[in-house]
Amino acid sequence: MRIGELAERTGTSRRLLRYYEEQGLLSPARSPNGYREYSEAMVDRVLQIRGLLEAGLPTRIVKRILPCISKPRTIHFSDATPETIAMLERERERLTKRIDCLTRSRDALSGYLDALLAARRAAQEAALTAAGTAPAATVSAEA
Amino acid sequence: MRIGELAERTGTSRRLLRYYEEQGLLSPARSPNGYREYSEAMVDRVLQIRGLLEAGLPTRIVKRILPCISKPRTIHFSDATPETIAMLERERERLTKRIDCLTRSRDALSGYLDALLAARRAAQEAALTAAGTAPAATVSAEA
DNA sequence: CTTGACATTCACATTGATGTGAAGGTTTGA
DNA sequence: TCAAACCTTCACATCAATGTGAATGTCAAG
Repeated sequence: MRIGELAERTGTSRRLLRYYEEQGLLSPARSPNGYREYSEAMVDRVLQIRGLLEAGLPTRIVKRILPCISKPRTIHFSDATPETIAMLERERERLTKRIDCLTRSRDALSGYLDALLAARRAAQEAALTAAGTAPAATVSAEA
Repeated sequence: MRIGELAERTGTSRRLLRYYEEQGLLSPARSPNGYREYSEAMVDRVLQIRGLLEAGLPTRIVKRILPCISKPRTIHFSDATPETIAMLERERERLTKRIDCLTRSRDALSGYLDALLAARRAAQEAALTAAGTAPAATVSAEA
């Protein structure tokens, strides 16, 4: 497919698809007329790239780990050097740190939300009970 | 404590600490001489801010959810509006998406690493066995 | 009292991810 | 043949997060 379709299917601007290519994250083939030609698998790849970028990784890092987390799990023997292995382990560590941080924040936020909703329910109930004795309740909480 | 100590203890530049304050993420007291005075709790707070920013959240969002995930879990009743609740739920959703994406990537990377290490071990063993018959093995894989 | 290590504000520079638009080539269909 | 809808490259703009440094104030120790 050409760049327009890929852009549409991934919700990514053409500009960015070209940028990712420039950064070495994507290597579409070229039609004889010079148009970029993307394979079907590129859709997932782009989505993965965007996910990682949105999670705060720089393209430099995405480029490094992308080949290692792509679908056809091929082992590149050139990756077997101690330096590469150490690098990959560092990146795994960093990913884990990020995940932990985000998870803690998400759970805290979730807890707050639960408490908030519980409080709102309690307020509504109180209002309902009060309505039995006094009319005209003014709780401004609708779903 | 003053800005220098906080900077040191959080690994954050003074410049950034002032920037976070400007963005409304931090509100240190002021000494009579104008120096910023940070409480002990600010250390954790700064670390949390940095974690979220590094995870790709903009300061705008961090500012919104920070009060909801801070230590003394106080419910702010002004948060009980449907809009605020919806906003918090959206952010929770976004956090979850990020976590899932990062987790998938981390696990894929981890799997790749395992395979890589296994392959390296296999290569080493093969080299050792071969050494029994032919000397001078040339596998360049040391720990 | 002066020096050095802090602090302040303010302004400008940089970097990475992105948008925008100009100038032009290709393909397709009326 | 012409227009619309693609595509190309290239250059410049923007925005947020961050660095750098100037000009200046405060404070503690010699």
